[in-house]
Amino acid sequence: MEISRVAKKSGVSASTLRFYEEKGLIKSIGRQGIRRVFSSNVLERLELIALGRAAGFSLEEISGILGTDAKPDIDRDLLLKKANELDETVKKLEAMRDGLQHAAACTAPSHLECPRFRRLMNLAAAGVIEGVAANKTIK
Amino acid sequence: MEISRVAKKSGVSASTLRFYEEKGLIKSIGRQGIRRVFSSNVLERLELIALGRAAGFSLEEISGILGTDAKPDIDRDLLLKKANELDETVKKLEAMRDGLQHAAACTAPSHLECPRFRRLMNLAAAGVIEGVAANKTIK
DNA sequence: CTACAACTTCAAGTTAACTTTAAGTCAAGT
DNA sequence: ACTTGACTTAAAGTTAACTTGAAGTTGTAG
Repeated sequence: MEISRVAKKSGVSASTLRFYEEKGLIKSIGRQGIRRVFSSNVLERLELIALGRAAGFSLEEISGILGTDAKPDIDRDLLLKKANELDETVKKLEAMRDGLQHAAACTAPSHLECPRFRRLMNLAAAGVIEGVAANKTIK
Repeated sequence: MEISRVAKKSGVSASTLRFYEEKGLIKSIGRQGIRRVFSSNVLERLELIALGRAAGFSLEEISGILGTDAKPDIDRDLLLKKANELDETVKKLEAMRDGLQHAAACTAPSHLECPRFRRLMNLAAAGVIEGVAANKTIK
């Protein structure tokens, strides 16, 4: 596949594809003249990358998880660690979601004054500030 | 409270506090001479901001949600929209988490070749690429 | 075979969210 | 009175993740 075809199929722009290749996140299978040629399984790889991005991982973390080459042995401990991080994040997001939903329905004059909202937020916020930093640190 | 006290209590650096104030995310209650003075409820506000950041919101979005001033009427539709976005994100993260957990346990030679992993990832990835862009777009 | 759209590289520009630096202000302890 | 250390502003620097621009190359339709 040519780069434009990959771009269309994946929704990832050609410039981003070149950027990802430069970063080692994807690989072209070769060249036809000067032009890159991709195999179709780059699409799957791109989905995984998008998934990782959506999950809040940096490109560097993603390359750590997926492996930069066709590296078959992935660090299982790292994966579990990442899974646990995700689980933590999910809990926070759920609390946040509940908080937002309540805030939308609540008739208290200010959300910051609504006890239910505050309880939800406090639950969610417990350790969040450190958590944000911590999640970034566990590389 | 002086800025250093807020910084210590919140874990947010003084420079970030000034930056947040500049952006209208927090407010100092006044000045003593040239120095900012904060009321203790800025801490709560900072927790909410941290929570929002952890949930993947931009500072701009957060100020949209929390209100830049002591704006008591928040856009309820926006909150629900954000709650729904969060719910979508949660689903993706859960899928990712399950995928990672399986990958850690799976003995297939390559995760990309493991049918269970691929099924999980495909499930999770459905619409993710557009989703990432879409979530950014809904400002 | 020539025009041209689609590629290429490399460098520079962009945005978000901060941090760092430089230069100055001020309250307090010695 | 003077030094010190925590503050101040304004501007510039940083990093991630891209995008854009300039200048050159090439496969292919006419």
